[in-house]
Amino acid sequence: MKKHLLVVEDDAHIRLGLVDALRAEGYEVTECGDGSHALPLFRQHKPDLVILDIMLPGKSGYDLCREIRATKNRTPILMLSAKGQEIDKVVGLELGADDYVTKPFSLRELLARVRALLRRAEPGIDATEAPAEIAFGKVRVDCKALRGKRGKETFELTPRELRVLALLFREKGNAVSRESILNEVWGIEYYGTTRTLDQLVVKLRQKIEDTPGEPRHLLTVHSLGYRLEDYVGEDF
Amino acid sequence: MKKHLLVVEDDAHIRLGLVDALRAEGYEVTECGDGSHALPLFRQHKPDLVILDIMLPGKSGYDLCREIRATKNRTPILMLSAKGQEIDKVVGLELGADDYVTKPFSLRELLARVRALLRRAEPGIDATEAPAEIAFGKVRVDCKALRGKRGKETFELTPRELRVLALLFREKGNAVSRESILNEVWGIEYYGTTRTLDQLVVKLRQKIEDTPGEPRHLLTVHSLGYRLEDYVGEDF
DNA sequence: CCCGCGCTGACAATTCTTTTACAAACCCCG
DNA sequence: CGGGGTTTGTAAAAGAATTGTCAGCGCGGG
Repeated sequence: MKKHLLVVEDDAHIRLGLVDALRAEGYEVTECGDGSHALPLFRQHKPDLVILDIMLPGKSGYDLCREIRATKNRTPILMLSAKGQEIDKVVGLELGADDYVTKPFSLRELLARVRALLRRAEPGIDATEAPAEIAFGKVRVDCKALRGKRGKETFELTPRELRVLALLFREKGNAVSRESILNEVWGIEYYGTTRTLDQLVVKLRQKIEDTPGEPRHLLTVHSLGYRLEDYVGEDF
Repeated sequence: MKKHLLVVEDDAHIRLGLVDALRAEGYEVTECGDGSHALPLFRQHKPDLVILDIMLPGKSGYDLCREIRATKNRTPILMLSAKGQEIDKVVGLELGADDYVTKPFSLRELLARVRALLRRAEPGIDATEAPAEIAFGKVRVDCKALRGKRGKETFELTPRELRVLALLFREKGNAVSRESILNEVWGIEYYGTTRTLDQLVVKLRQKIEDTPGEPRHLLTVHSLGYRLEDYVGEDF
């Protein structure tokens, strides 16, 4: 299902660039250049995410954000602020925005944040915290203690290993791209090598697989990423 | 496939350093020292990424960036700006650059950002053209996992195979010309042998057909291309 | 100061893609 | 119906790209 976004930004150039980029990403976008029209549009379209500039004619982004939240609405809000503007208050509880980006920012970063917010808003999932326990095959992991068991063998996980494992576990059965993993576990602005992830996967396999060299759970999907399989009974 | 970059920077020292470093990383690099020559070069080479300085003789990086984007082109653009220059507008969306680095910058950082942009620009599958599931006959393919089943047999698909299959599935029942497939899956200007596609079709048939030598779903339309048939029960 | 974690570079192993080569199938035309 | 030129099927090999693995380095916490 295509996600629907509402972009509220008065500068026509910026708005257009933003809208174009988002549409190119496959989102459906409604745009708005005036603060006073934003709320009706919001109610009408019920977007999955709102991008709000702070400086707006008509009504400020601050106010809009507050008003949206006043209705107990949990739609993710991403604020755009110019350098030096007060963003401290924006994100916190006071206003209820979920994330912000200060200008200047890179498209890459903004798109990544949009993706992250949408994913976090996905029902049933809270990206911020892992489940209490991860279990598959004969592996059990206690996420709080950072330790697990494979049959009788116990092992420990580092925080990073756990996050990767939790992510794959959440997407159990689906291939997860390297890019997604890097974005979610390492952060949006990660510029390191992709070998880092392989390395971590090696470590994970040594812990959760009976035969690390021939994995049965943490499988690689060539040219894409990895996939966690609960149980592989029917092998080719 | 080697990535092709276009570097537009007037300072010969910086440009040379950049170009050398990028080539050492295995990229194919076209360089340009004058803003007015950049656009023709861009059109000619169709690089995978552009590195643009802002201050340029001939035509500014601002303008170049805008002009590239004006053609709806989504090629990643990395801007170089001297300290204190107005990057606000640059990266911000007004221009549509994807990322920026302010001079002086470390080579290491720049290379990392280039990697990141390229990584991001090459998605495994295009979400817009791939449905969640492809199903016909006794074949079902999970596009997210790049896996499928034919009856009880499971098989895996490579990204490219999936894209071809998705395309044919979209046009189910219609013949799709080789040229269309090559254009859509490989990219608009692909100059290789035509056999590449046949080869891929062979692989696909081995996976989705009960008797690959006598296909019932992925049929060839002589002198035209291929056609995907949902079910072929009534022969003649 | 030592140690574990995380990161990176180097190189090997694996998998995917393209090319090559030739056989088979097909179409047009007489 | 039977060439003769094309187009397609297939296997094998070459060529690329991706991934696995190891060793070493730096950093931060005992």
